[in-house]
Amino acid sequence: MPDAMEPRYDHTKLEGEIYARWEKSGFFNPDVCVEKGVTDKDAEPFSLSLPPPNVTGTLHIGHAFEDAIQDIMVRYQRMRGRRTLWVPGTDHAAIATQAKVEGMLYKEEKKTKYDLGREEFLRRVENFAQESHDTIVKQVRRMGTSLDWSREAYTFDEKRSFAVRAAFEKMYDAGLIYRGARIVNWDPKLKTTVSDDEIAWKEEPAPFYYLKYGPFVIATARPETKFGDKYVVMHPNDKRYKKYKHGDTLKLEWINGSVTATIIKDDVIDMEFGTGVMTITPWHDATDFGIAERHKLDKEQIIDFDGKLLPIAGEFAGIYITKARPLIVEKLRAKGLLEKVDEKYLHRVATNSRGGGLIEPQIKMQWWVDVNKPFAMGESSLKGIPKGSRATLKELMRKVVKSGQVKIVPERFAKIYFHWINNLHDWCISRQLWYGHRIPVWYCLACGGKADKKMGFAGDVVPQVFDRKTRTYRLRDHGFTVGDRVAFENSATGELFGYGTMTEIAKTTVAEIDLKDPKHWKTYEAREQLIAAFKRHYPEKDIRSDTPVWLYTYVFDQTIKKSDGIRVNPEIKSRWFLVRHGETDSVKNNTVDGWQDTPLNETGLAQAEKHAEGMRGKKIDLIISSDLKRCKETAEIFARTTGAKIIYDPDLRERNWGALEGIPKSERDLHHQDASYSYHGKPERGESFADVEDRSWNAFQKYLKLYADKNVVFSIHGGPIRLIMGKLRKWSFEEVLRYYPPVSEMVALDISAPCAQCKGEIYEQDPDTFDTWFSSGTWTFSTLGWPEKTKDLATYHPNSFMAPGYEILFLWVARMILMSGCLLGQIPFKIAYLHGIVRDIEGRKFSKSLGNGIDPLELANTYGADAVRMALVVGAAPGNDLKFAESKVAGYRNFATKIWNASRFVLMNKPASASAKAGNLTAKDKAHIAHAQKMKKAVGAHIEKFEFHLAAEKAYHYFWHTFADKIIEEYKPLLKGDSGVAQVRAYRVLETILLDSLKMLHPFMPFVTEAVYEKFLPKKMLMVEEW
RNA sequence: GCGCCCUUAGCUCAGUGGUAGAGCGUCACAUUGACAUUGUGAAGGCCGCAGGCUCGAUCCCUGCAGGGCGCACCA
Repeated sequence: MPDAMEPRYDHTKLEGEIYARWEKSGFFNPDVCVEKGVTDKDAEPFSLSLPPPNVTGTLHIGHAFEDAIQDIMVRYQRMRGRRTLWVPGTDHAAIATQAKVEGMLYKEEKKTKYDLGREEFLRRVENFAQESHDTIVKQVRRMGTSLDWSREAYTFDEKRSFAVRAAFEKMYDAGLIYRGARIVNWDPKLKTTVSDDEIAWKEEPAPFYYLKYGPFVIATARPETKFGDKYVVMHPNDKRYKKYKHGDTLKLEWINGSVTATIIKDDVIDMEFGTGVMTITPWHDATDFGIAERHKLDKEQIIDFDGKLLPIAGEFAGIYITKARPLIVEKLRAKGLLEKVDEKYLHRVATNSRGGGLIEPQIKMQWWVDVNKPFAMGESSLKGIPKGSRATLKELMRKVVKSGQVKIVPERFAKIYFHWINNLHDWCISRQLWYGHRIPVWYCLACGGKADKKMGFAGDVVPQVFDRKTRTYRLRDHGFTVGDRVAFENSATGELFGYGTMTEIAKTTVAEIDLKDPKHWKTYEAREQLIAAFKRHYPEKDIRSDTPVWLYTYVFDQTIKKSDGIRVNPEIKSRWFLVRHGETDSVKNNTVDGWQDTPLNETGLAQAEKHAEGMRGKKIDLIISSDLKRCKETAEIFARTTGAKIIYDPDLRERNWGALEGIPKSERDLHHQDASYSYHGKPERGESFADVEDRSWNAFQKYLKLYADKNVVFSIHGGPIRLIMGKLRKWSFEEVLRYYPPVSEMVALDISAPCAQCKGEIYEQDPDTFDTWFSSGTWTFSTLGWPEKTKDLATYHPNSFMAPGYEILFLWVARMILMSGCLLGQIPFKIAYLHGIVRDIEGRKFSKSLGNGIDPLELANTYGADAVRMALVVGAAPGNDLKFAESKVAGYRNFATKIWNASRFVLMNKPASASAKAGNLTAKDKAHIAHAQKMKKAVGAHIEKFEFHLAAEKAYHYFWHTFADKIIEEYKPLLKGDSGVAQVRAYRVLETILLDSLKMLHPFMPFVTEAVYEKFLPKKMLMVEEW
């Protein structure tokens, strides 16, 4: 007797067993298929990469949908005999993951990431990601996906990280990546930049203020940005303002006093809008930035990176903009500058779609991918862009789709894609996040890759030599001449800001210098300095208050030369860490502690342990420590973890404060200022800063000569650290005093080959990380081993098929095309099948906040994964959203039962003897069988045309309403009849059709079909049967 | 502003230059059946509106209305 079938199909039991059997068979791996002879070794390859789910997420209905589509294609192609590879993996999703862990950290421990420090925070993220990974991978399996798990990848694993670094280097060398200060989307909440495509726009009703700006009326929804506005812009053809000429200046009363405004004519202005006149805020608005760039106007920061107003806002400085706005409006009203308010205005507000805050445009030094710069194509199989030709990334992205080499399904998305390319700007790829691929750029610590001449500006970039806070200094000793290459940095933070070439332009007057200075600045002095500078350059001219002043300006130069002390992927000889000892009671009580031999207290011991934890895996060879007790104890703790030897060196001791040891710091600072704040000042019986710098720097240099190839940890004091850092960075003594070595972090120094510019050997890596889409852009080929020339890469790239959701067409699909195109000269995939969004029955997206979530796993447990897959596929046309209801799943659960029962009926009638005579098939028998084969073919044709919904429906109908309802009924009398031969014949016909039907249903409902198939052919596996 | 799409049965949606389709729902009847998850049948549609091309339009074209979405340099 054949195996009997249970009266009911029990998916809960069978689906798990069957998946385990598939995995054990190894047939998910095309190499095994070839090895075991189920696939021809020369068979045409068919490949795809799973859009990697976020490692910290859980499987939602959208994944289930996406995975079902791909699995249908994969199973079909595998059964068709192709060497089919579907690569699984997960995504580290930098910003989303970091935000999630930050959220948990705050909720559970009331801590921020800064409390933990970068290292410790990243360890937490990694742990969380690892746990989470196991969950989601299990969930992906649950849906029946036939992924080759032996090739599983992670966007943040070693191989993928290597690929990302290689990608950056290659694009940098090709001139496609540059560093430059440009306007960015800044998220003050997550404290990072965000790319244009990650912005979500919201429309909000907001009051629209009409303000009197001298003779003009300007309209704005954001009065808080207007403090620095000194350019008033109008259309050149606007007759109303004909009497104002470009470059004219006029004095007028503004928020915090009198200002001089300059007339600018630009045709970006819409004469119809508002009053046809506007003032500009180039630092905080992309349009205004564009105008300022075109006309070489000043740019000034009004809002800081926390979202608070800067000193330029006068009495409003330090206030968050949302709070300041009504106050500012009140002041404007009081001064009579508020003309009217339009309450019904709809304002478009940018928000960070990754759960961040309100976007505030800022100018910031970032890394960019230039989409408009032609580059030389290397090896290329791209149509229309042969090897050696030149193209821009925009052209590349456009051409491969236009030529049909990459086909976007459904086609209408190609139009959207082109439209997007037309409006595309350079892609900002750096993020100020901790979790993610670190940008593989190292800066020489001494010269920072900066140009020879350095320029500091208190308020970030103010393109003139003339700086608001330190202008006198600037004008006295700048020593620049036109054409000099200079670096600009924020003198408060030391942040490198931009590179440029000095030029000169005339656009202000001596008088203006007075007028625009708030009282507390040394206006008179500044003016005198300016005049002096002017005289130096134009000795023959008279100076009057209305004399135009030629100020130095620079033009941004957005590329950086490698020789400028910037290294991409350098070979790091060794890593050195400067660690400050932990807390002592003196530190805690704020008393002076120099050579006193105080031990660590409990907190201090814990801090040392935490650092030691961070040293695991860093292969520390040597510990060099001050011989004072607090450092000694710290070093010993490090030694326990790392096993490294300790060298004690009294030259690395803290400053000897002599007579001042043990007194409160406040007293020291107040009564011994010379010792506290001057370089050479010396307390009685103690040392000066100069003395300490001398001995500790010499010691450091000595060790650098001895141990440049070893990984070294310095367990030392705050004093030597800041002095050594000061020497390394060539700081002034004032800068040294401003720097406090962090207790929560180790200062990491990387030793590499000497800098071409200044011979320094010590580098530090860019602290920023990549936009997560920069790494996901490499997904189709980094998963196959690129940049190595692997067999997988040669065989399976480009991918045959890719099935992401249309919502990531720009974020991901376009970026894969870009990166694959410029790095490999290949398309990433032949087909981009874009699926829609699964929505609830009211058409809303599923979301946690709405509480309308449907858990696909719960559904799979209730109805079976097969039913869930069918419910998702049927009725989902390419690119269309799918409204989804549980009742649909129930319907397909019924279908699974139908398959089981119909098969069970056929099996019940199986002849006892395999050799039982069936007689000849009748014409009708043959017609039924032929029809079934025709249907199978039709189903296959639909799949090949990406009409999965039609394919599924066709297979469904055939089985239920033709095979079960008609054919089985037709043959029932024969089966029940007296003729043994006819019985056998009837069985043979039904079995033939059934097995074919199972094949055509298998891609859609793999579990139940596999379960049934083996009842008939116990030695076979339907998954690899021939279609 | 530029662009893409949708409007078909009560609901959710397919679809085609020639009599209009599915699932769910509704109604009637049948059912100790391989099927408690079944079967047979029925009702239900000026295929958004108005023009045009065509022998023929739900489908192609134009316009309009309503809805959705993408992009943008909407002060």
